[in-house]
Amino acid sequence: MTSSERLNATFIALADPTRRAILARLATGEASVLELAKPFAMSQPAISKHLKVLERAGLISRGRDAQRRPCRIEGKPLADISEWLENYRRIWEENFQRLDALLEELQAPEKKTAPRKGKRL
Amino acid sequence: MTSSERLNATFIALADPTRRAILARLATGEASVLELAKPFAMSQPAISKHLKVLERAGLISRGRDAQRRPCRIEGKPLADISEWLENYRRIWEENFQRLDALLEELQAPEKKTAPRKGKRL
DNA sequence: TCGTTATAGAACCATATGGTTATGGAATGA
DNA sequence: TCATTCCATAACCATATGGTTCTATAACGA
Repeated sequence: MTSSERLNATFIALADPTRRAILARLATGEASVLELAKPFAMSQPAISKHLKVLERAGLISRGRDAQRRPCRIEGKPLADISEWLENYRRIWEENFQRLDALLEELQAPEKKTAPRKGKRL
Repeated sequence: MTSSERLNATFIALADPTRRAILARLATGEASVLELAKPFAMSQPAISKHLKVLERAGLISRGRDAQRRPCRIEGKPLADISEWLENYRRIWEENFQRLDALLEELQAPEKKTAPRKGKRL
């Protein structure tokens, strides 16, 4: 799988709120399929399908514990998209600078600008 | 649109390599639809559809310059998913720590290694 | 061995996605 | 006014996605 295909699979996996909720649950520790299914008004096979999408992206791995197939979250794909995002960090920081400049202008159009307070992430 | 729906739209938009390539191009500056379409073996309406997906996610905005509708990249949704990602940073940092520990073990198997927490991997 | 539990898979359905070609419409320029 | 340029929309198609129900299988517990 190319790096682009891995990004595809990861973004696709993250594009569904059920799957993000599953990831959030797994961030607190391993869980079986039925445990993961409980909170959702959805059948067990539907959850299994979602897990398959997450697994294809490498976002989870699965073990074996008696009849259970415990799922574990895997960080690598998240690290990868974080790295991808870094290429664009200057974009949103520039956007915020423009916004700040605008707000300052609106608040004190005649004053010299002061440095921003409060962090923007 | 809820915050979850905005995340959905953003991840969906980023899940296609054509759209990521368009964003990469726009990171270097504004471009018209035809300019964006040039590098791709794809019809202009196909590009227009991709732009619509990007626009729905708020990843681009469009101006007007004579017949052209120049596209500009917008950083906000990227900042949002960066913020979402931060919730998981410890996950991949833990993963890397486990990997580091494993590599150390492999390199110096006779040495006493600090006991790993957790029985996995 | 037999039933139960946990999960996966198959078949099916509705809708979404990503592409096409053909067409329409706004702004430009001659 | 009229042709051209730039772009969007419509209609269509194939495939993917996200759900369902029903069934099969693997591992346990009695």
